[in-house]
Amino acid sequence: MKIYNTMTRKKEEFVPLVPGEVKMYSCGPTVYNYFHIGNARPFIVFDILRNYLEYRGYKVTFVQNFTDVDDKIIRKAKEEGITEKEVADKYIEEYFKDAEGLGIKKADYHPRVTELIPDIIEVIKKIQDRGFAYEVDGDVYFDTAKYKEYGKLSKQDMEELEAGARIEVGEQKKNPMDFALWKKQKPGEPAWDSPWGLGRPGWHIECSAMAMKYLGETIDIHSGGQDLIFPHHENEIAQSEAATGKPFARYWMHNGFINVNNEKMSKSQGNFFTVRDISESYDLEVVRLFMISSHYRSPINFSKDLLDSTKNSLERLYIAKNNLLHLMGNAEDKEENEDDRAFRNRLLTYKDRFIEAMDDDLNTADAVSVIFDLVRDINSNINENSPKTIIKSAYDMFIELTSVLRIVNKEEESLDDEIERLIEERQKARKEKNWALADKIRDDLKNRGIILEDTPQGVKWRRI
RNA sequence: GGCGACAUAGCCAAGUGGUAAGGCAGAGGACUGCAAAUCCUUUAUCCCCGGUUCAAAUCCGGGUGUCGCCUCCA
Repeated sequence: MKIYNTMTRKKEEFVPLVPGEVKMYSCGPTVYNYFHIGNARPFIVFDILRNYLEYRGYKVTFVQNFTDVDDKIIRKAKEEGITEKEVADKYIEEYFKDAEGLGIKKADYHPRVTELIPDIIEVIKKIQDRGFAYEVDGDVYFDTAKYKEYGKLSKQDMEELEAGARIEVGEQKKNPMDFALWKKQKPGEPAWDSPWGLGRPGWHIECSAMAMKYLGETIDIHSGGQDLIFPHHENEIAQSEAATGKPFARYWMHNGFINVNNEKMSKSQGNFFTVRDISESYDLEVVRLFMISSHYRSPINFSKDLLDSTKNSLERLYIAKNNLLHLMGNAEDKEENEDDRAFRNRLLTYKDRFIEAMDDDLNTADAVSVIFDLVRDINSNINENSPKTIIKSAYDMFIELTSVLRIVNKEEESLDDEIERLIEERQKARKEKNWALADKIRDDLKNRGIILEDTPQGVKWRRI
């Protein structure tokens, strides 16, 4: 598999440190609110990466953190008159609800900053012992001047960065680019005891400490949004490599942004849609398919119209799946003929093409198009006369490929008795060529959200 | 100023040297009692100008336009 590595700005062949195993870390949310679909993009994309690597036989260990101490959480807690922990607990719970709707599996570890304070302190001590950090009156800063490779990920040199850097009031940095590893407690803020007195970790150090704790000193893949390249990931590299003297991450992956009217969607700009809001009008699976219909590094525009279009696409996939289930339920066992055998051979080519697309830096858009090609082939060549074995093979391939992307997952629901009765009544009317009654029942059901289709094997139904 | 991304049909979107995947929407046809679904047909001077090449959406140079990071941010 090839992965575009932000560090080298090239697609590189992916070779894990330990053959057959992948250690990956993805920056998770700061839990002070529902997350928006811009936040959702990396969650979905890297969930698919993880799933795909597992599909290809790797043993993957995946870590995604929750930032549960931070200025915004502290502010939110004050506003609502509750503790920081209560804010974090609530939005972690809500995160999992939305993530589940989006088809995102849980990571192997979801560490929280507040649970790893001792580990974080240990890492800071190591950095300090090795001479890459200094303390000023209860604050501990990373000394960027000591770390010669600072800027290697974002390709910035120190002078340029310093020109744009800002120093907050009250900070006592030696160098504008230095950043806090440990922040001295301010009145009313949560704090933990440390060798430097009461305080809390800086933002960047948590990811270094967590990756190290769960994955080791050198990890395979580190991922997040493009806006994290600088300063967050740059700082993570500096801290981690200062602490261990070893390379931190071998592959850096960054997803592009979601825009609204071509402007970046962000909480600070207020032009965002939360996943929770969207879930009231759309099945979140639509959002998942929307996200993976373009390459993860490209910017994408978001709008309700695009979601509607994606919704119709997804419908096509569901119809194909349910068709196959319907056919399988009624199919006969019989010999496969020459066309069937040709079809069976073709099935494997879709899998090959799918893998080829995914191997090319996770080209999910291309992978999805392979699934649509497969669907067309199925719709053209599989019907009520096909042998059960061939229908089953088509179905299995469809499920295999869609499962990697974790789309078209939902099971068909059952109908309530009254609707079953109406369908039977309509069938009776149709037999008697009472088209008026038959059409009336069909229209009524449509108004209730159920579409009927008459097929050679009886009536099929689906929800709108 | 530094670093970077993007520009392909009405809309979305793959494709990084051999002459344009896929989806949505639209039109026509087949099928159907009528539908629905499905299938078939149909819609692109690949932002502009040069250059390299037998051959460029794809490489190089120069434009134009849009956006992002450099400050909390996926």
